[in-house]
Amino acid sequence: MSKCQQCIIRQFNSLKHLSKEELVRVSACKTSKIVKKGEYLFEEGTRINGIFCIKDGICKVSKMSENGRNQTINLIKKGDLIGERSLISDEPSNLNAIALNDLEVCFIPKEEIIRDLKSNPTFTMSVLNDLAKSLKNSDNFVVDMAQKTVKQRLAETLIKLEDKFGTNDAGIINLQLSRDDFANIVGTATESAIRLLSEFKKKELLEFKGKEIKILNPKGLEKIAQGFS
Amino acid sequence: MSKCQQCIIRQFNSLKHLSKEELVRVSACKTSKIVKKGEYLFEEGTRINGIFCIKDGICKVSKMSENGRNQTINLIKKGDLIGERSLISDEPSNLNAIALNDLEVCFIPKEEIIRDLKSNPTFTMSVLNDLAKSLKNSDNFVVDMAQKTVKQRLAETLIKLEDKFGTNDAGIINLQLSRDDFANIVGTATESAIRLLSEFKKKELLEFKGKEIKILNPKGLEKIAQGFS
DNA sequence: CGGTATCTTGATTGGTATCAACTTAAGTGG
DNA sequence: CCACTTAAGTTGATACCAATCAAGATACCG
Repeated sequence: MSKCQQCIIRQFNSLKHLSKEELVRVSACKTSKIVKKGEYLFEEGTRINGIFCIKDGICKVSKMSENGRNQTINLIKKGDLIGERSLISDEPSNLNAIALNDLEVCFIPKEEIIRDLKSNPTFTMSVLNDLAKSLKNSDNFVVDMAQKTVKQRLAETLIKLEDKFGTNDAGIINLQLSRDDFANIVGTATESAIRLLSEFKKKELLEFKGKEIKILNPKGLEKIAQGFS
Repeated sequence: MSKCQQCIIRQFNSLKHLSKEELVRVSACKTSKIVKKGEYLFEEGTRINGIFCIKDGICKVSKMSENGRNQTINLIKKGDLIGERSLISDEPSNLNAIALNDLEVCFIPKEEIIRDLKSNPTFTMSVLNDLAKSLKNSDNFVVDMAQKTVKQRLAETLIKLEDKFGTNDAGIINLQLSRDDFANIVGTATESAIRLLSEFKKKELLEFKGKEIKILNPKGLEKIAQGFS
């Protein structure tokens, strides 16, 4: 098994603030695993007892609403940590994490992280920072959900996805989502997401065949996201 | 000016983890102020450069959406801290804080808090815990906003308000909100909030005259919140 | 190649926003 | 204290957005 000290991924998250000695200890107790596309990394209500570091792949973070529909809260990718919140609160997870494509993750048990949090203020501040960022995102998301139309939210989602995952040489977004995935991010019915995607296509804001989506007119999408429909 | 060491309020928040010496320093550099009903404690986009500790009163935390409507994110009360997020991220505030009734607050400058965060792990862990809780609330709020109807959200809001602020001897919720305030929490138009409140009244789930609201049938409201309308 | 999941489009229904008119309550100044 | 002014609350009518139901098309997989 590879060692944390030599892992490049940690440069992208709070783990980069750990000292060499701390890394050696972390490395000694970490485990790795592969999660196949569609499978759970962890489930709502279970104790994860540690944090995961995503080495490769993309993971969908979601939550079941009381009425039985699924809401995607976030998409996380290579370099991200997940599980900090439940670790800190010492509670079962309130969220599901599902692999969108094959996922390669490392797991660091709770005790090790807690120890580092207590002894390494720089690391702790970095984790605090991550949580603060997440909280800001989440608050903004609340406002969007409450105040924007589905059309606005879908336009915004498309821009954010391109921003976060980039595009390949052909300009296609580096993330293939089903229509259902889109619906679950935007918080709407699958058919509504489909209809709006078609509308955007007709207006030549984007083009797609199947799951390959290419944004043609980002400015136009932004205007829609802001309510100029 | 009273001293933090003797202030009971700090027992309700992370400041209780500060040592005597730390408290003396905090006390020396803190300032107090009164914010009149309806006035801003701070505004979106401004740097607050510290945290506020609510000594008395209730404060509405909100955010303007791009389409010009206001969304209330949270209500905070005596004993709560506010401003931690922007302090940690070292960014201007992303939220507004407005006094719902006359507000008595203490302000502790950023440098002092940062110093304590770096030197007192227990305090830091407590702040981490607060952020983690906020994040969980916020994520749940996203799901509710995305997946529940306005009726469900209003029912839920009423239950939560009674839970958080309690009732007086007559069973009236200890917080008087305008119809507009309700609408901004639930994320709907004022008229919709009014109509639903009337509907709940007709169904004898609650009664109200003016802003005084008394919940008669909490179980019934819970059922509505869960979708059995 | 058949079967199943995903995608797509149409028709219908229901929820919510919006606009408009009006009523009640809450100040405010003479 | 009353008349006036303004803000807050209420109700009805209408229009729009989005959910749901239904049916068919296309892609995917064993």
